[in-house]
Amino acid sequence: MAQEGQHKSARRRATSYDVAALAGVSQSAVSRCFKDGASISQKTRAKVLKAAESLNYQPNAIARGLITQRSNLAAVIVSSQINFYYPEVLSQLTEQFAQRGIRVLLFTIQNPSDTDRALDELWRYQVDGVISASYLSRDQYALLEARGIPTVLFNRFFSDRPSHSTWCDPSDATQALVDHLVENGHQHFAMIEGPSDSQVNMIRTRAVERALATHGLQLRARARGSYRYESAGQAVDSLLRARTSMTALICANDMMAMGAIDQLRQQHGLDVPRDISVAGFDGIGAGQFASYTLTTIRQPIARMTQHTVDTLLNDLEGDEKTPERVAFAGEFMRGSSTGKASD
Amino acid sequence: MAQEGQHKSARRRATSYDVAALAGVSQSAVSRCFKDGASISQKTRAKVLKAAESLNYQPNAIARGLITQRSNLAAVIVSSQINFYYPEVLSQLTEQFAQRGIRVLLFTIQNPSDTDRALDELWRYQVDGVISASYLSRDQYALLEARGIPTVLFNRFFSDRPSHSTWCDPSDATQALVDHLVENGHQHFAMIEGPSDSQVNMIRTRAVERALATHGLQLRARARGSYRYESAGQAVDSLLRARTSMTALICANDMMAMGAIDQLRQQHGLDVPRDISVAGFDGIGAGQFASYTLTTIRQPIARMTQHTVDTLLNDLEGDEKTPERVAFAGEFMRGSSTGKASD
DNA sequence: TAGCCGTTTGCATTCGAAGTCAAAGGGCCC
DNA sequence: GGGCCCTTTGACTTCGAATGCAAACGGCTA
Repeated sequence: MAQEGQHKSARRRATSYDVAALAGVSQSAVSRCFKDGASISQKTRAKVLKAAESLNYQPNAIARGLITQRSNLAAVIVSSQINFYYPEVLSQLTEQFAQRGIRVLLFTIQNPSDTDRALDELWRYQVDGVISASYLSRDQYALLEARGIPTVLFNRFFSDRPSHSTWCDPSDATQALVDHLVENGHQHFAMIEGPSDSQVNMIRTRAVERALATHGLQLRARARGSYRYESAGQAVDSLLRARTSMTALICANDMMAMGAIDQLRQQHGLDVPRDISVAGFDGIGAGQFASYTLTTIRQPIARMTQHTVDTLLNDLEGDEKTPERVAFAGEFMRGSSTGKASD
Repeated sequence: MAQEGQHKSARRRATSYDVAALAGVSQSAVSRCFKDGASISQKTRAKVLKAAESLNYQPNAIARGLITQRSNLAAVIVSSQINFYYPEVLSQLTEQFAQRGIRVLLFTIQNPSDTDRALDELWRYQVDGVISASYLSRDQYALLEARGIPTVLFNRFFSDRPSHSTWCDPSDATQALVDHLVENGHQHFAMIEGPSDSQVNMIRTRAVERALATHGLQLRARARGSYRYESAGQAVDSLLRARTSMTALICANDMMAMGAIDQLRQQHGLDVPRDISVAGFDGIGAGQFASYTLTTIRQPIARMTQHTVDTLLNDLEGDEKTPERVAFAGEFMRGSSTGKASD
C-alpha cells in the first residue's frame, strides 16, 4: 500500500509526521517549530528544521487553515477592463499583503454576473478579507457583511451605510487645477465625464463644478465617455460638432485625457495646450509619456493601498473599529497639457 | 459553550453537518449534492439545496482540498515591473482559469529573492500548478519539478532541458517587418535592445539580425535599454550622440519604441516616421494610441494564454505529455510609425 | 536525596468535506 | 408475496497541522 499513492515523478509530499519520524520527535514538536512563539527548545528545533529541510517540508497551509480558521488569503476583486490604473493598484496591494504574510486570491470581473460568482468562490476559500476595487452593489456588500468577511472598498463607498473604504478626495486638487486654469485666462470649460453610474465620475464632476463656481463659472458643455481611450475621441468629436467654444477640457480620467488630446491634435488639427488645455485624473504612468505629460490630479496610490491593507488587517485581528471612509487628498500635478488660454 | 465561538457580527459559518441536520439527511448526502456525477436522488438534492441556501452554505474549499489533494488553485508569477504587457497577460490568464473552475493565487516579483519566497509559499498552499511569466532560474525550475508541481513557462524556456512552455516566435513577422522597411528604402538600421539577460530580448535581436541578413544588411548600431519607457530616451540620446546614421530604429519592446519616438520628436526635433522609422514588439494597447500607432509585432496573447492554461490542465489531469515548447507566431502589424526612408 | 517549579514534550482531539462500503429502499417480474 | 437488481443512503474513516492538557524533564534549593 505504500506504493499506492505514488504517481508521476513526485513521491508523496512530506507531512509533519514524516518530519517527526525522521527527527525522532512527535508531530506536535514539528508543528511548534513552524509557529513562532511556541514552546520549543533550541535543540529540538534544530533537529526538526534539519529534517524538514532534507524532506523539502513546508507546512501545508490548507490543513493549517482548516484548524486555525485562518487562511491567510485575501481576495482582491478588480475590473478586468484594461484601464492602466488598476494594474498599478493591484501590484501594490499584492506587495503590501505579501509583506504581511498574506497571499492574494485574484478575481477579475468582466461583467456584473462575475461578481456574484466571485463572492461565492471567495467564501468557499475562506478568505480572511476582501478588497474590492470593482463595482459592488449594496446587496453584494450586504452579503459579505452577513458572512462576516472583513471588507474594504477601494475608491468607492456607500453614502448611506457604514463601510471601510479608502478613496481619493480630489476636491482641493481640483480647486488648484481650476485656479491654475483660470489664472491662465481660461473662462470656457468643458468636461468629458465617465459612465453615469460611476461614483468616481460623480465625485470628480462635482469637484470640477464646485471649483468653477468659486470663480463664478460653470461648465459650458459636457460629453460622456466610458473611461476608455477610444471613447474620448468620440466625445471630442461631439463637443466640436456642437461648436462648443471651450479653451479648457477636463476629462474624468487620464486615459480619456490622452484620447482627447490625440483626437484634438490628429483629427482636428488643434494644438494642445496652445489652442486648448486638457487635464485628467488619476496620475497613471502613461500620462507622463512625453507626448502627453498630462496635467492631472494624482491619486497617492502607495499610501492608499497601504492604508487599505492596514485597515483590513486591523479588522481581522479583531481590533474592531467602526467602519469609516478614509479619504486621501489627490495631488495637483501640473504638466504641459495645460497652458494659457488661446485668446 | 455554544456562545463561545460566536464573535463579531458573524455567527459560526454553516458546515455540511448543519445543512444535513436542517435537511434531515446525512453529511454524506450534502457532500454529494455539491459534486456532480455523484449518486443522489432528485428529491434529496432539492431538500439539501434548499437548506444550504437558507444557511448560506458553500462547501469549504479548504477542507475539500485537504481530502481531495486538489486545491483548485494555480499560482501565477509575474514581474511587478509595470510593463503594460503583463497586465494584459495576467487578466487573460485569470479569466481562462476562472472558466475552468480554478482560482489564481498571485505572486508578484520585485527582486530575485522574492521568487524563492514565492516558490515556498505556493508549495505551502498546495497549488495544483504554476504559470511563470517572470524570470525563473534553472534551480528554481528544478525545485518545482522535484516537488512535482506542474509548471508552464510563459514567454521563456530552457534550451537545455525539457519544460512546458508557451512563447511567441517573432521570426516570420520580423522578416515581414524588415522586408517592409527595406522595400521602403531603409538600409541603415539600429536597434534598442532589452536587458542582456533577457531571453526574449535575445530572440528578438537574433530575429532582426537574421532578417536583415537576408537582405545583406546588418545593424549599424545598438543601444541597450531596460524595457522601460524612460530607458529608451537615454538609448536614443546615445545613438544620436554617436552620430549613428540610421533611418530605421527597431526597439525590443513597444514601451521602448514609444519612449524612443517621444525622445526623437521632442528632444531632437525629428519627425517619425518621416525622418526615422520606429518599430517595436508586443502589440500592447497603448502602442495603438494615435500619438504612436506603432508598427509592431504583436503577440497573440489570447491564444497564448489559452494554450498555456490548457497545457497546465492537461498535465494535472494526468494526461502526461512530454514537455514541449509551443511557439505562436507573432503578427506583423503595420502602423504609422514606419514609412519611407528619409533618403 | 527529596521536593518544587518552570520548561518541553507527546497524546489525543479537532477542523470540514469526500469517499468507501455495506445496508436500506424501490421497482419489477414471476 | 418472494426474489432480484439497481439506486440511494448513512456510518465511519481520512486528509495534515494545531493545540489543550497532562506527563516528563531539568535545574535548583533545602
